[in-house]
Amino acid sequence: MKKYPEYKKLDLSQISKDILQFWEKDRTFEKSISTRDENKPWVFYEGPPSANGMPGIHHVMARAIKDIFCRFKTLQGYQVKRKAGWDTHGLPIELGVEKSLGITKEDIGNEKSKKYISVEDYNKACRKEVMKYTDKWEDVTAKMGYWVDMSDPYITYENRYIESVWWLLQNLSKKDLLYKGFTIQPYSPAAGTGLSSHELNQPGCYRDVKDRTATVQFKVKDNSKFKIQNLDGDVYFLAWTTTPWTLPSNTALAVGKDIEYVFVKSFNPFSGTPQTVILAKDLLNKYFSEKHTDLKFEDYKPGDKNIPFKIVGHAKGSDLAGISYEQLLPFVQPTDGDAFKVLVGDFVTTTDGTGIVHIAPSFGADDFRVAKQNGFGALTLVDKRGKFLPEVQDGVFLYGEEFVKEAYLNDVEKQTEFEKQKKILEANHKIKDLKVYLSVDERIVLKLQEEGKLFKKETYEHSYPHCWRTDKPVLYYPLDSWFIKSTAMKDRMIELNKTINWKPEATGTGRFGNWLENLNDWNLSRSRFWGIPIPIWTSEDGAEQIVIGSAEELKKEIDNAIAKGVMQTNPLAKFVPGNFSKENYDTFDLHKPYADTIYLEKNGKKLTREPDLIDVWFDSGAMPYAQVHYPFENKELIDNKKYFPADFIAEGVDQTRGWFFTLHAIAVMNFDSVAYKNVVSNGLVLDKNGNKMSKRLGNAVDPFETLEKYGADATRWYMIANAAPWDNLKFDLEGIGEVQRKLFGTLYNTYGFFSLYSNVDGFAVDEKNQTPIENRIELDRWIISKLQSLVEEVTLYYNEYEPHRAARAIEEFVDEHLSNWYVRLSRRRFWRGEMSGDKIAAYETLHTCLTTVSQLMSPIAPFFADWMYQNLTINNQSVHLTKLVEVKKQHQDKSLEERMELAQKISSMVLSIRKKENLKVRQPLQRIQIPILDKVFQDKIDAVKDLILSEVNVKEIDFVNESQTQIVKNLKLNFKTLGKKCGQNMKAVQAFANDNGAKIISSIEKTGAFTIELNGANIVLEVEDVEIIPVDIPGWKVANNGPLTVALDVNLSEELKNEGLAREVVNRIQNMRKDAGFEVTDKILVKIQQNSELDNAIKNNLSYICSETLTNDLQLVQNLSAANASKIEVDELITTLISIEKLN
RNA sequence: UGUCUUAUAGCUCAAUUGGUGGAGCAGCGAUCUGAUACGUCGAAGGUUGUAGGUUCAAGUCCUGCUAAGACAACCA
Repeated sequence: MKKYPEYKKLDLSQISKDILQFWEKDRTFEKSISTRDENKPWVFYEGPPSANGMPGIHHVMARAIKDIFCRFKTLQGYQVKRKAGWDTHGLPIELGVEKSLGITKEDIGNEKSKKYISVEDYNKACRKEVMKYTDKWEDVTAKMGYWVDMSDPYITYENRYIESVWWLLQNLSKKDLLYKGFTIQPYSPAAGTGLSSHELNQPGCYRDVKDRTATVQFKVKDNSKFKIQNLDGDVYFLAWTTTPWTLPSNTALAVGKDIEYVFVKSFNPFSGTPQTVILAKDLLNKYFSEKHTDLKFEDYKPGDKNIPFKIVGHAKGSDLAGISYEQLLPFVQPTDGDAFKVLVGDFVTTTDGTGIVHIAPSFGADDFRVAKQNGFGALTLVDKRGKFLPEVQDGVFLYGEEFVKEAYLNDVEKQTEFEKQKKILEANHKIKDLKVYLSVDERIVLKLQEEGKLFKKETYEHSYPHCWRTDKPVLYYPLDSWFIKSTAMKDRMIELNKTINWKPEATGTGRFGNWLENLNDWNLSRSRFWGIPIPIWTSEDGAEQIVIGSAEELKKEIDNAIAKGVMQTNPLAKFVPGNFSKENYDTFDLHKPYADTIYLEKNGKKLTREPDLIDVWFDSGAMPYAQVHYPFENKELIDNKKYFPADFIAEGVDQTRGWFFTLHAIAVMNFDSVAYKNVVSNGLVLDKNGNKMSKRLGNAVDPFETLEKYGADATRWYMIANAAPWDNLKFDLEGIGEVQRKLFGTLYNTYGFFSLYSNVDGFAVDEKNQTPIENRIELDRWIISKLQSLVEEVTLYYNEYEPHRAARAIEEFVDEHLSNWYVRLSRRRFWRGEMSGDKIAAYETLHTCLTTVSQLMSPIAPFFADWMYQNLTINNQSVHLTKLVEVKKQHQDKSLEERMELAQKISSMVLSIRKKENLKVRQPLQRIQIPILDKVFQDKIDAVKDLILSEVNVKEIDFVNESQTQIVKNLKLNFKTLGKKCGQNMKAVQAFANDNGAKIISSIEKTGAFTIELNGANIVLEVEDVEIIPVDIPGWKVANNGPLTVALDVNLSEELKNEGLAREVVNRIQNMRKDAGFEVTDKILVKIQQNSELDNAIKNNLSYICSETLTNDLQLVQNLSAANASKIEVDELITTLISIEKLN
């Protein structure tokens, strides 16, 4: 006969360790896959973490979510493979290496540098760095109970992985979705490199700088378009810039479509020439003081500070579009596209400037985009060193070959330039005595002023990004890049996105949906060192190009190149095509610098590899295919949709435009399919005050410590139950403690209770031969019914990816129903008397509840659930290998559940009256009264009467109605039905009802209706429109709760008093048994010193006392020596001595 | 700056299609217990971030604002 294990105390941490050991020995994870039908797969993709950082508590949360659904689907009988993966490329890794080696980008491959490191060594360091914390990750994965196969992970730097990525790119190229273009990117001329947004977000990169800004006049070519009379002089657009050095590269002006513009007749503030300017109406008073509205044009003399002005015309931005203006600084003409016209830009605002934006497509991302959309050309009159091209030359104000930003010059250069400027400016009488170096911006402004094209100049302080290495301001500069033409597939991506089940939905429709609507082409290029090289080789003239899609192709092409004499040896010489072993693929390296030493040949031309690496996001987005080395191996898994798309993925919401997008984009563009059907985007883990966790602030929670201290189950449960996965979680260790006490403590005790008594009885559940449910008592059938409802509910929540609701439902069941009602009320059945049918049924019922709960909770609390399940069952099979129980509808009895709820409520109300009246539960009372308004209600309570009576220690329940006693009733309106009926009269009806409650109640009770006359209309209140609630029985002690009212008879007869005293005695004896350390089965001898106040109570209840306390012999004695007995206070007034002895 | 999310008791969260705000924890005061680090009972705690709007009726729908966060951008 099986004995159920008993434990001294709950140690969740130890349970985790024990079960983990069991899993390893039992190979439970492997079994959970191998025992499932491979034709019933449920596909999960693991988003690869980067092992160059330590795992944090947020990883535990994110991985718990993944684990929950994989385990749940396994319970449902699906086969869920989980291949782990590592993300190994990218900037954070490069930065990590640079930090640990104490080097910067400039040292890499630069032999002149003191800290020179070859690209080869650098990449070796990266390869090592990236797996730095692999063991920590494996450790936390095991300890938190995350089941993922780490024995054969996909690793993005491995050649087989890279080969699949290359194949995908080649495929895109074949579909004509790959092209070379340029984008405007932050660029550091001093460092000679582009900067990523990550680098720009380094602390201290954005700094306040003072710049010379200018409001500039662009002369309209043909005034006649405006249909405005009497335009004196020329008409100009006003535009403001903080970077006057970009003005020579201006090719367009942008206006806002719906912005109102005005034509203002006035004078040029510097030259005094009459002119008309155009600017946004909202910004008029920034340039023309309101005080000057009344100034007369006739009175104005050039040089006057107060300038008269007059609005002579209006236009909307859209009206201005297409108007041509004269080039501002005609150093160079654009060679391609349209130029020097007004166009509409969605980014134009009236928060500052003039509402008209100067567009230099080469030096601003918005500028570039809007120019491209409108087919405008660009001028790039600055080179990569940050200097003007030689053509931008002015005889007086200089420029050509000058740095455009003052910060790029060193002191010596500045001095030389200053002397040059002083000489020429003074010679041309522009400035009398130049004292300091004038920046390019300042001198451009001077030139414009000279030419009558300047309207206003000022210095302006704003924040501007700086290069984190050189401390110099960055330029936005057009850089060559390779693009994926994702815009071409935009509509399809939007369409397919609508078939994806997003949790929460708003992330899919909102954040992700909007992102797709505004999709730009995907910039693939990264000018870095550690990543997958772009597999494109181009001839110098750009005419010939080869896109490589496999190692085999590359080997062949190199052989060809050798034959044609552009290569000497083949780095892939040892590689055997068709052999997919790791060894074979480790005979070469596709990374830099090796890739760059490969030259190919086509049509007699030598081809060189495009120097860039691909965006690491492409790496991870390619994982569905690359993890199985598609299409070189496992072709059918993808093509036959066996392992694609995923049924489920989950990552942080920060991945919306990261992994979620790249997976989607690559799948849509290559396979015309979604990459995942269900996606959960989880929120962040914040500290308990709602701040972001960071090492710097010292508020980061160490996952190892937490798991060790609280165990994985409580930690996981807390994180899942506390917030929806997509809400941010305020992580508070105290919350884990609470979960530990409340859920796990309660379950542990419930199990302990079960094991204690079934072992005492030598009882074990015979799973195959249980008492039919219909033969069990109401309480049993009730908890079984509740359990069915729980199974139904929890299954639904898991299926809907709402684990927090599943967890909360389980918590409620365990605490409210199982422990604090079922077990409490069943206690006596377990520990009294011999084995009986009822006792067996009680054991079986509790056993079923506990095993089912273990199953339901096992996805969230995998260790504890398995521990409890295995304790309860005989064959030591893991709960994770079981099949989920199905809802047994035939055991569900909703009306029974309702009845029981009434019993719980009534009990609680009676207890509350007792409390108010200071009557202990141990004191029996004679009766409670329940006013009843209908028979159905009475029947319901009648069915649970006995439970209530024993729970609250009362002898009887009387149902009373109006004919027997007076009942005070309240009226509550049902706004839901009445609202529709009354509409506007609702308030009046409510007021009427407040004053005439009694009238309405009696009418409805008699006739079922009550008519209110209001403003000539009749409103008929019917039964469904009101709720009639009994609230009081005059002369009784009552309590009410919603529609329920209970009254308690608080009179005590002598008999009741004695019974109460007897119960007190029982309680004292029980306490003494407990203190003496007796077993629950020990029989005892009790001696009580006689006491006139007590004797009758004991004599009249002798058998009760004896049976409750397992007393074989109770003696009332004259004198009990205080040495052998305890002094006992039975109540405030009665004290006596009692002794107990164990009988053998 | 844009897109999106969130804001309810001291804390963590609930509140069906709009129908008149509830739990748990903590604290206070009682109490029960032969499963209990449990439970039970009581009082207290709220202008539902803020200002408007729609409606007979708004925590819920709409708009503005404030704060926090994520992502994207940083521009004239």
